Amino acid sequence: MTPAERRNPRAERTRAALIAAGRRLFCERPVDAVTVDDIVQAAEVGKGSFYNHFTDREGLVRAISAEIRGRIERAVDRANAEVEDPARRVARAVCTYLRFALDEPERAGVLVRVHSGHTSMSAPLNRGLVDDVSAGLAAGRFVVPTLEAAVLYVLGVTQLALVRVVQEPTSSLAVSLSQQMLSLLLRGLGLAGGEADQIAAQASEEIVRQGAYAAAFQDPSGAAH
Amino acid sequence: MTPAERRNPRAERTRAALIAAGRRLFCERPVDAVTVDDIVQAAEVGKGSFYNHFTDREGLVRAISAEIRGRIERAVDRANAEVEDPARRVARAVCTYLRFALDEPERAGVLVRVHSGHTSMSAPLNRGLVDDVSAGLAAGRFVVPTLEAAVLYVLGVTQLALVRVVQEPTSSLAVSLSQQMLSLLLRGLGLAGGEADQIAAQASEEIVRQGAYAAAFQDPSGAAH
DNA sequence: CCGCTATCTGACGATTTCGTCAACTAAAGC
DNA sequence: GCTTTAGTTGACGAAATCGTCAGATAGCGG
Repeated sequence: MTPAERRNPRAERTRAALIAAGRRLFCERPVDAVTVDDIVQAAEVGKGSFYNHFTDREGLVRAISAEIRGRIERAVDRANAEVEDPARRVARAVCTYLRFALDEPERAGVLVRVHSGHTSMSAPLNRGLVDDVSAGLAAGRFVVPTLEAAVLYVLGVTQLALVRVVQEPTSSLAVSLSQQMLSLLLRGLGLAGGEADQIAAQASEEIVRQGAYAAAFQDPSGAAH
Repeated sequence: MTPAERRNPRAERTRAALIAAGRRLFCERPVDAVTVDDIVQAAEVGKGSFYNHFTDREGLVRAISAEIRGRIERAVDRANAEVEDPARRVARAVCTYLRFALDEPERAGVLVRVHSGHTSMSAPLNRGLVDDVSAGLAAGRFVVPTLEAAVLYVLGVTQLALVRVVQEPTSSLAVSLSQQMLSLLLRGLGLAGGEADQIAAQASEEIVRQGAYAAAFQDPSGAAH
């Protein structure tokens, strides 16, 4: 039984309202600029209720952050479920991130703000990335100096692309950015220019077909909506 | 006459103490977690003095941030003063950043923390980078889809490398990181693998010779020390 | 040595934010 | 309908932080 079911439905509604309000506020200004009073007012619940569900504001931030990271992780897993080629997996992971910024700008905004962005943004992408880059190395598709450098390299490019899309969340920007930055990225990993361009174009075209990645964000496994 | 000279020396000492204390504190924890009382206590000056020099805490942050960005800009300019080749200029700019993290970990730490890192970190590197990438395109050395994508790409890689070195500021890490990530980066920009490796190795070897870049941070032009 | 100006000082009132608690309410079981 | 348990509420005291101001001080010009 999931956490959602083992709670009193009333408590669950309150908790969800607090999380939704927190997400809205943390997206529009820095975490430290949001007070507990702001949150309970936006959620339309009493202040005491806040402390029933979270020990303090950090607790809420952690809960929101964990939910977001879980969603991205699942989305990347699903987008890559049947893809074997490491280069295509990396490309799809990057595109999933950018699609995420379009489909869920509020969550992406929180991700960019929380904890200087860096660690919390890296974590979910980093998870599968190490495996994919290792596989690419083993398969001889990637020619990179070290695993750590290659992973940092992909993370760096992806993070800045995400930040850019969060700042200006238009579909055309995400498509062109993902295509162009992916192409640079894949060439850096050792793919020939032609192949890099081709994979980048393929992956980023899928971004424009909302259905392809939107499905990956749908969430049958009982996380908050 | 510079700002330093047109002030009463006593006032200048106070101001410098406040800036130094702020830098120390902003480096070790988030800006919002540092109070004005913390700062004046660390600087060993009265609280009223703080408000003689800055309108509020943000004013101090702005002053510190501007000083840091100025230092990096000048350092990059100096490191690239006699270098013409766009690929080598980009490589040296990246290396200057990493050397900066080693030579001035406190300032680099502030840079990473202030304003989610992104904009304030990008600005100084971004300045010359647009020109260098444009030049590289014009000279046929770079093969990139668009200028914006290429600049974001370089910024993304550099930022994450800087963050990594700030987290663990050892010379060997910076050298290996800069060499490896630079190699990936240059290949992404269209250079052949052999040439990318060669330029990366050259630029990053200069990092280990402290003198080469340390000189670039020395500051004859009268900014705060 | 005197006075004048620029600067420094730290105690203070105002304001904000926090986390608690005793009273209140809703829903489930008997 | 009564009891019990879980959950909610908002007023409240404690604590932190802010920015100010009247008085103290330093150092310079004369």
